[in-house]
Amino acid sequence: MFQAPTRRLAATDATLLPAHRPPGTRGEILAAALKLFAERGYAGASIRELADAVGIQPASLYAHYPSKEHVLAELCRIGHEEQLRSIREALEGCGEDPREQVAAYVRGHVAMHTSFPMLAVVANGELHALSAKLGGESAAVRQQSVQTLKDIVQRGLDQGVFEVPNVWLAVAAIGGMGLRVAYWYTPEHELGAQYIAEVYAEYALRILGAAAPGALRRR
Amino acid sequence: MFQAPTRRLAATDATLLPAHRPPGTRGEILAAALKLFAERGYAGASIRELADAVGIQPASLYAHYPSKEHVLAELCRIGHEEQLRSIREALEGCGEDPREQVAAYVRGHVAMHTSFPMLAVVANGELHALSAKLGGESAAVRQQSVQTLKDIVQRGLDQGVFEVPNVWLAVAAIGGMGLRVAYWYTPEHELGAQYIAEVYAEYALRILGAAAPGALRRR
DNA sequence: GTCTATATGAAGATAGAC
DNA sequence: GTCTATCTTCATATAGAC
Repeated sequence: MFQAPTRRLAATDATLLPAHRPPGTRGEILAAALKLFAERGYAGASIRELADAVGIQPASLYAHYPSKEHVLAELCRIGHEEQLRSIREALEGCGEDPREQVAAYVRGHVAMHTSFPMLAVVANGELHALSAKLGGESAAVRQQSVQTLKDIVQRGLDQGVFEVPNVWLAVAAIGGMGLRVAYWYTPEHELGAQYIAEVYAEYALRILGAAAPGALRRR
Repeated sequence: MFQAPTRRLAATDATLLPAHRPPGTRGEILAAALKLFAERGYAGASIRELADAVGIQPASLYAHYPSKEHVLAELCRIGHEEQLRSIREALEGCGEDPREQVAAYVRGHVAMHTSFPMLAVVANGELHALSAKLGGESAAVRQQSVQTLKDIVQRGLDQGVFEVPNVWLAVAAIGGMGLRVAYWYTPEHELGAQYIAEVYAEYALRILGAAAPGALRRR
């Protein structure tokens, strides 16, 4: 049997909120596809494996989704929407200070990647496999998440509370740092999700030259 | 024809050093596979497309590689070795100070990701597709790169020049930030590779709580 | 080392009964 | 909505001539 030396991501559970999950067999297909696509990639997972995982025949899948690509499209859409939702939720309770906002943004961003690592891996890593027709919506939602951070960082620069030479590069660094969490986090990790989010929020502020000294204690 | 809304990575050239590239047709196969695997993933690219790109028949590939998986294994190995080489080269000229060493490490890490974005994407993103037999060597080399940074950060903490609550989390953040560069960098990017490396080195020091204030000028 | 031809299986998807 | 059966295309890989 095939034995990979490295898993694509550490998580093993295909977490989907009830709110994300369609009822009945359609939801079971979506959850099984999430796990398969996250672990082996969209192209590396077959319709037959997916049917096996659900416990139905391959032909039965087509009563729920018109094609394999449509399953991926739904997962990508859910993933990007959950990311934007998580960021917005985190930003809701917070004030006008760009420093507070960056910290909240990163907490929300990281929280999504720890709560739904497979969703994050599929949404971010398999979007390229979608046609423009099926992937366009996801790409647009993603753009909103990025733009939100850009705007916050720009305000912070304008107010003189951040100090970086280039907005885009700071956003890329902060985003990239958070994105990778989905690949190594599991609920069994020795560091808790909330702690990781807190530390990454502090790192983001440090990147932006806005960290309060001594904000983090050793652990 | 299939039109993806998002490319998997921005780069379009399959850069391989002469030192990486075997002579003759074997080298042409490797370069063509690099581009295909980077853009569509290992599972998403076929032997037939690869042969087409080289301008030979599919059967002729097997005179050079015993299987598709062996082509990927060679690319992963080259990628991880180039990463370790680039990091070690950057560390060579530098002193004992962990701050200098972190900055050098990140410059080398980022330089590899800007010089060989496709190699980085394939080596990091497709390692999971290899069996333990063919992927083991790459995984071991990767571990050396990570351990090198961990050691530097630990020394900095011991000497009191860094201030982070957890070594592993800082290494994950710094590494993740650099890794993502391969996905958006192209030689046509408005920011030059050397500049990006310099800024990311500064970000790494900031993450570690060791940045000299005002080290970066606006641009 | 490259070719033509082909073996063998797996892929995504459909037809039509129940 | 699920099944059995199957279509068609594509996959990786091999055989054997030149």
